[in-house]
Amino acid sequence: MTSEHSEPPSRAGRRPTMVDVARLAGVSLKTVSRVVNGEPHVQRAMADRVLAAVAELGFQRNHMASALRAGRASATIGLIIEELANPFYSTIAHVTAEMARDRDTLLLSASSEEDPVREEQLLRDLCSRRVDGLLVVPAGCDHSFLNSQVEMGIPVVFLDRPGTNIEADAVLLDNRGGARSGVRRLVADGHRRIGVLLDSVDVHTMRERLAGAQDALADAGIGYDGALVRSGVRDPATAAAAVADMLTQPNPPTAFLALNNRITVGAVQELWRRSSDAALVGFDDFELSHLMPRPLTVIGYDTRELARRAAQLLFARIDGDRSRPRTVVLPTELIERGLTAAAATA
Amino acid sequence: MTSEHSEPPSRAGRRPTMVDVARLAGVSLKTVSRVVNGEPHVQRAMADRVLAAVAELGFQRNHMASALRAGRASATIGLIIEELANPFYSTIAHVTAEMARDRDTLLLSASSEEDPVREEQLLRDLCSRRVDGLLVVPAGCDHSFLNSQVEMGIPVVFLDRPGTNIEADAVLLDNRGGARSGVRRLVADGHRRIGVLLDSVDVHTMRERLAGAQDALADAGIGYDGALVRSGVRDPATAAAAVADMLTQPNPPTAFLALNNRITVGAVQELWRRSSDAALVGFDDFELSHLMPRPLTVIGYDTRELARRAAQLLFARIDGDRSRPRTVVLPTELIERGLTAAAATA
DNA sequence: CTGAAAGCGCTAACAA
DNA sequence: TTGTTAGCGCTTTCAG
Repeated sequence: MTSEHSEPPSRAGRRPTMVDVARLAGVSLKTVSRVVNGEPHVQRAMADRVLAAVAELGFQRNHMASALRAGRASATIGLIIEELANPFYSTIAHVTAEMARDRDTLLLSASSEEDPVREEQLLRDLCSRRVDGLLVVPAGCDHSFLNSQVEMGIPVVFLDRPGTNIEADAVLLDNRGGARSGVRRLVADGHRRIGVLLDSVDVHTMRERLAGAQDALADAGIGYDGALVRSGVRDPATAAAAVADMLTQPNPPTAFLALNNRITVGAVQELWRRSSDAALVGFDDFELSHLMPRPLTVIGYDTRELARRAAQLLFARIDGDRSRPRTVVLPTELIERGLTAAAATA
Repeated sequence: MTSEHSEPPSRAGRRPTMVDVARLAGVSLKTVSRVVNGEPHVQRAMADRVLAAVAELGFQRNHMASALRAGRASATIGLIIEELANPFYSTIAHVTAEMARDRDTLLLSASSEEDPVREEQLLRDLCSRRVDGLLVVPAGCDHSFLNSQVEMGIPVVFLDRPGTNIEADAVLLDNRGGARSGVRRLVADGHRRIGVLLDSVDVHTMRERLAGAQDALADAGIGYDGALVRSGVRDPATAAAAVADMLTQPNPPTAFLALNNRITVGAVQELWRRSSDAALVGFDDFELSHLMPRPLTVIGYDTRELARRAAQLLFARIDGDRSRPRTVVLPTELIERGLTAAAATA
């Protein structure tokens, strides 16, 4: 009754190989290879016998052996991102996986968790698996170890942040310009005390965005106030806490700039909870941003395009493009959804 | 000046092999293998020479060749989901990738796009790459072709929906019970005309959820009205259109049940746009649901636990567990955030 | 402790 | 058109 005892007398776990198929079909190994790979110049009768044997044995070509012998790569590309569960990264993963599939290539993805050591381990692992190419949102501060890999045929394209100590393609966003236009908007609405919330200044995008914010403040002749900048904001909860804390200080900010989408979410929550009328501009748009309890002005960009361009560059390299590394910078856009103006009376 | 001309006289693209390392270090191939694999019983002096040669050549073991010869699998697990960009699936991908990493295993993920043909292609591709195991959110209606793979050592665990024509582990949600409790709540609030929006009845989860909704209606003695059920709702835009359409019919629903998170988003948007006071219960919680313009009652569950349990089952199988296939059903929970009651005067 | 030889499953040359 | 042979890069005997 149970499946343990009713199995057919199968070839006890051992996978059939082309040799097994050849033996059963009464042909040579090479003929099997030809049929399995769809090469022409095989007689119908033979091909049919081979196909029958393949079906009977449940044969499936060993991709590893095939790639090894043919000296081909693995029909796989590696993707290193910060965290797959984050919508920004999962969009990137999805777009690149789709583009890879058009080339019968699969996506091996791994999260660095923003840890340089782990990133390097993963990258080395991917190289030892002989991926065709690497797409990396870098967390580390030194990618020189990838130089030899690039030389030996594994191209690398960086995404969202440039690589360090390596000349490689990169597709980036205009982070600085985006943050600048966001702050410019707040300033135009009369804000002079703008709280800035960011993850870590170790992250390239955060540095750029912070610099952009400072550009706009400088443009407006507003002096820098360290009390208005909070770094180390890793998640919505921390962001909420930071907002709460800043609002309860003397001379609190009248507006906030959240430098990524996780931070934005936390800030929205806290402002809403306190019924605060402080203005908020967030970096990164997200699907439901227009449904937030307070309409949200965001600095948006096209994540799919970011991934698309990076994948295009990578595939061009895989196909032999040896031109000089390019850096592509994609524009950002201020998406105004009202309510940046507020009681700017401080 | 450009990097094209200043490169060191590298070994022109050819990757160094263990033979190259052995030659340079003046030892045998086997000694290199021993050192590279950290086997004991190698003299310090020799090991050091090997390591030096490895570093000088930038040698990195070819994982494919190693796995092939050793008869091991690829230290890879395959994950088939519907669409990686969907938060539900990207959470699953993330959790499984993390658990895999604890075993030095990488995740090969691909989206079936809900297409059975494509699903089978991807599954076959993954098998031919000799993944250690397969995690599948099935879209297809026949997985019998996987039976031989399971027999030959590639275990399969189904996630969210059971496989068909195959006896394999599955980790599911209590979809029927969840939908039932959602509708029961609406009925308790006085609703008798409840619009139900679902993707396709070809999808197992949708059938179950619809059945649960009908259970609750039957429990309440409310007759079935086909006009109140809309299937083929694939995305938020379609959901919005369906809501709009149903609300403009004579005798419109006073409440809606959205059978997945994409549909919920579309419904929220449309109800909000029209300032409708129709009640809404959504299947699947999502991060920002509590910040929606109308507090949202949802049928929630623990996606991470779903993935965790599935991965645990898979790894147990990979490690040799030959016990009978299990089906685990995880509970759902009605998360009430008010406002299900509305003008139930129809 | 070290090395020579065989061979994992497959494909690229060649020969028949 | 088909088959034979060699060998991809590595690990596994098993002999020194």
